[in-house]
Amino acid sequence: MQTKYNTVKQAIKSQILAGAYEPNQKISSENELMKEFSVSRHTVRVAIGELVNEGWLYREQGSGTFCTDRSIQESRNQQSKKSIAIITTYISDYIFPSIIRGAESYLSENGYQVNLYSTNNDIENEKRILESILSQQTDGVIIEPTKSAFTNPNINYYFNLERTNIPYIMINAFYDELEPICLIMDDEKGGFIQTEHLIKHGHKNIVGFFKTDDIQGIKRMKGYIKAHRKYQIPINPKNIISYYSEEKRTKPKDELEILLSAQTDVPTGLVCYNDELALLLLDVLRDKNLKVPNDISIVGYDDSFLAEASEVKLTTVKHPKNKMGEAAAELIVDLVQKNNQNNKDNKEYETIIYDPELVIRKSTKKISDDET
Amino acid sequence: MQTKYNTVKQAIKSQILAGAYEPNQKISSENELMKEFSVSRHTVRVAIGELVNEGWLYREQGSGTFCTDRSIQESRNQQSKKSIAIITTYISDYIFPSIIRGAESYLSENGYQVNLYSTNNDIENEKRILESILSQQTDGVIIEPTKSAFTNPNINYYFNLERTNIPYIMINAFYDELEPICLIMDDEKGGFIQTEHLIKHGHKNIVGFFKTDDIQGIKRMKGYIKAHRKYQIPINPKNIISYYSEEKRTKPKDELEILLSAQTDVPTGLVCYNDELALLLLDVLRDKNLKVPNDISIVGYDDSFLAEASEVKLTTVKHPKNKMGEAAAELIVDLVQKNNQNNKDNKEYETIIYDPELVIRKSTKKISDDET
DNA sequence: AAAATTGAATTGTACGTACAATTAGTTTGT
DNA sequence: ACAAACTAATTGTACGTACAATTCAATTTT
Repeated sequence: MQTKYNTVKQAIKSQILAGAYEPNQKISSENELMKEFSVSRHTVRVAIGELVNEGWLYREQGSGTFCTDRSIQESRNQQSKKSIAIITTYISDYIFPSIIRGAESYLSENGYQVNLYSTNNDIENEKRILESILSQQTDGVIIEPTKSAFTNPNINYYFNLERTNIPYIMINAFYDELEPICLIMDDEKGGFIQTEHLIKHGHKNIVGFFKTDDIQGIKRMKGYIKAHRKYQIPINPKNIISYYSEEKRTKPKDELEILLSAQTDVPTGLVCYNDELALLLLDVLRDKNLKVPNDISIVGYDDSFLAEASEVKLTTVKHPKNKMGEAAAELIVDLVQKNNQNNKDNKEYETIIYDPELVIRKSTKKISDDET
Repeated sequence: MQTKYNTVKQAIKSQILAGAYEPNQKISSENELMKEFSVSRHTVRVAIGELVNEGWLYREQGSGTFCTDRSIQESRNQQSKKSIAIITTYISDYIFPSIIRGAESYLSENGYQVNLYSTNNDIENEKRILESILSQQTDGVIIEPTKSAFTNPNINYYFNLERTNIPYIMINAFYDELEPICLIMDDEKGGFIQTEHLIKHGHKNIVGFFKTDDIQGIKRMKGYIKAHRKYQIPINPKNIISYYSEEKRTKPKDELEILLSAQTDVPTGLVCYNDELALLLLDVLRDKNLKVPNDISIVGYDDSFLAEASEVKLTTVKHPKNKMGEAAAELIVDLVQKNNQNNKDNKEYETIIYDPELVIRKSTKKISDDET
């Protein structure tokens, strides 16, 4: 107690305990304290250092030393490592691993831990996972919504996240009822450029395949329709095939076979919900002895490695994948830190919308070439 | 991280985590550390100061600085959820997502949380991750070894896991120096049946491509050689192509092109390290206008979805994937529970070896068919 | 042989200096 | 009026010195 730094320390602590400082109020600077107590800066720093360690103060380079807001202190334990939960629909589905990887690498480099959860596209699982996250100490959540096209019965859990001050962001899609910060791509435009590409190549009979339990599929379908409108090409309702996740391996293939067997109005172009589906449909075309792109053109979506795995390299739409994962990680870390420092700086975080980009490979061709 | 005191701090922390010190063992004195790191005493004191604050060390005036005995540490966490760490080389590489998925679904069903880490096949990252696992409360670890064909410099961290009573198991491969419980497939046999299949179809000039920085590749190569021995077919040394992860996109393709350009002894069969490589090689064959399987047969490995994505569905070797992930999860949960109950029942846990199985599709053909 | 003393090693307190990095507000320039 | 540049204040890192306090073992004294 008779050490100088201890004198300083106790004096400051007394002031805090006596309520001399509001939460987050700035205390005297090190220079002022030196004069006040007639000690060296070193001594002041040691005193403050201990108070910081004990959680009474926090320092901010450039601005000063501040009194901790101890009303929040209790809820968040500071010694354990920060952790971010990532919730996806399918861990193993082809583009999510890339997203997860992008996020994982950024988070682990920045000292965060990644907790991984998968809903398998089941709302019940989503509920279970959200409960688990709420009941532990998780610092932030990155979510890829399950069945985003439908009303979400777990919406209360999301509100509860907000109430408990756990920041969350959504990727790929979002629930309409919430207005979360999210990272998505402009799926409507994506569907548009897929279709436009074919139209500009002279195609008029274009079939679109869309998975409609996710909002992405619905938006891409909108884009498909918009493109037709813009170029004043009538849409044959039979040319829009929508399907659910559970049907993805059967319905689109079956429907395509029916369309190809028709005597008239055989389609010349296919717009696919994603590359995975495009590959499935390629099998059908091969069976029917139709050559791509000579007989029929096909456009994928996502620009996954699948697009380059097939014999005909797919024309497709680029998905940010890694970049999106990394950006999501960056954003959530930002939000978590803002949360912790009680920085009410009102820096507005906004939804990031990625612009789709067409990657032209070998699976599409001008229809006129065929006829000349 | 670039500050001097942080360098010193991390270096000391690494030593502790690597198990260089017994509990309560004295570490170097401040004077020694000054010389070791060529920094001032002040810097050493700051570094040690933080480690003391974080609970890694304690100081005793007059005698020295000592390593904390972390085994007493709160007698393991009681209230929080159990968590299992999964460390893979590449999160997004094509078969790991399946393994992770299998493990994740079992673990989350059983109330465990999954912490995901990726080494990106870099030993330094593995070290960082192991340090992170040791410095938090993790209950069990599932590891896919990085660069398993080489000696592992992080072996001390694994010993430290054992000392701290954190069970771990390895999948796909293992480090020779440790004798861990692991889940692997019989890769030698896998390479054998790949090759045998071609030999039985009359092939005599078979090229094998093996990634040799993982133990799997080396074993598969052994199998390839064994098959040749058994059927008394001489091996042309040029027909064994080994490559490292970094070269996977270039070397095998280049080597194949050279072999195909030869005037004599053009190979009729290709044994590939995995399906991914097989697809790359298919591109080369397509460029050379060689038809699969008529002109040349090709066998993949893993039976991933890639095997069915290409125009010629691949003959390949089945990898347990999901099943392996699930079994790993089951095993680690068992070990954790045994740990917790102090059940010294000596139930012996043993390495599980999966038998490879050939999946015959369309990429291989009897060589005699071609000549008749 | 036991006790007291000494001394070396080690951490603790305290002073000083210097410059870097960051922040926030002020001034300047367009 | 707005953006850019500057400036002062503040904390962060890093060097140095000096001496105090404590511990432990070796030495000396009793």
